[in-house]
Amino acid sequence: MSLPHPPATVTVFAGASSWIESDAVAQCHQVAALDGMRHVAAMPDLHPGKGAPIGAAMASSVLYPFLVGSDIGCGIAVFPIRVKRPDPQRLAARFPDLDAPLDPAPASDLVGEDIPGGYVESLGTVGRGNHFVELARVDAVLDESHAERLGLAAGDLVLVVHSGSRGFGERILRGHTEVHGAGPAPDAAAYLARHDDAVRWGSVNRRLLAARVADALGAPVGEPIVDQCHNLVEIRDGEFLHRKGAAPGDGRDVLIAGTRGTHSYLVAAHAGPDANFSVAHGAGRKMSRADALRRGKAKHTVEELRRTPLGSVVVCGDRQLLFEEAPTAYKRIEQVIADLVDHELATPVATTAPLVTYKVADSAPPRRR
DNA sequence: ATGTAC
Repeated sequence: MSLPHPPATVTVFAGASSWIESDAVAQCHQVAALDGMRHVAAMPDLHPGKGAPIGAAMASSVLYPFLVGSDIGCGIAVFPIRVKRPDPQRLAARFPDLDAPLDPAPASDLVGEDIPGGYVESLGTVGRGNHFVELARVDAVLDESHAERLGLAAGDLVLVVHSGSRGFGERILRGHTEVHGAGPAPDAAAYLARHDDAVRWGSVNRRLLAARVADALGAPVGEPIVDQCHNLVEIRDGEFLHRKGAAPGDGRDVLIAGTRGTHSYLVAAHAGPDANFSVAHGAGRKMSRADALRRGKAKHTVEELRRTPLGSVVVCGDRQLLFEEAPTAYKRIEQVIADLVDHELATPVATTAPLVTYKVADSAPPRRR
């Protein structure tokens, strides 16, 4: 007979004017019912995921690998970069193919360290889904002194890299689920050892992606000023804090991604225990990929999605992905940020405006399906 | 979000 324990609490950090899909809230309550779960904090970019919600931080005495998912170590990094003539059309044509493997894989030279887990497949590649590499310009500076501490001023250019651990994290999750399904990790330390490698791998991958792009643009690139992982397990106060699409918000600076065609927000995060020390990671989908594809095809042309209202260029040789990732498939980033501010989870520091967003090489052959 | 299967 198991000991009775109080049911887990669920808190959604979104205002009444923010629409949150009921399926996603239902997923939060399913997670709350899991053995050992204590508190689920849902961020304003919450949306339904495969089995578990995306945009949530979940604190439990039991470690559940499926709550983090396969893209362990996924995160967003921001690198200062200097580009001489930042013309979007000209630069878009110079982006390298970030699906192609590193050639000849001088990865450890580029990042000055060994490759975590020894997994070299897919190293330096961006992946699909919501991943991207974006050349952006610092637009509005909303907290002058904080921006200055980060070395940022209006007009500066940055590379924003959103990517994760590719097939490495997928392999780690599969190793667990093949035996235990959605059940807990019986040996948390063993899972965490592999997980930690994937988290490091993701960060190395983001640096490699920045280096590849900077090299192709002939531009000097610096160390990341921000690099926060939004899919991971953290041991905190003797519990397992699972973050899935929820960035660490305890005194960290975080880039919260808008969409391919809207601004992103660099924020100073100061989330407390109610929010499981977390903030949002992006605008959050408001449409499923299937809906976005169907409705997008009726509403948009390829040309308007490739040249956005902000004047930026979207490099995306995969037409389906272009529609799935259309800005209209996402919530308004301004509302997500307003919810974080209203709940005192974050303070905006600066906005960035995209110049070139790279998703998939234009020369890429269409994906078979 | 992913590699792989259909």
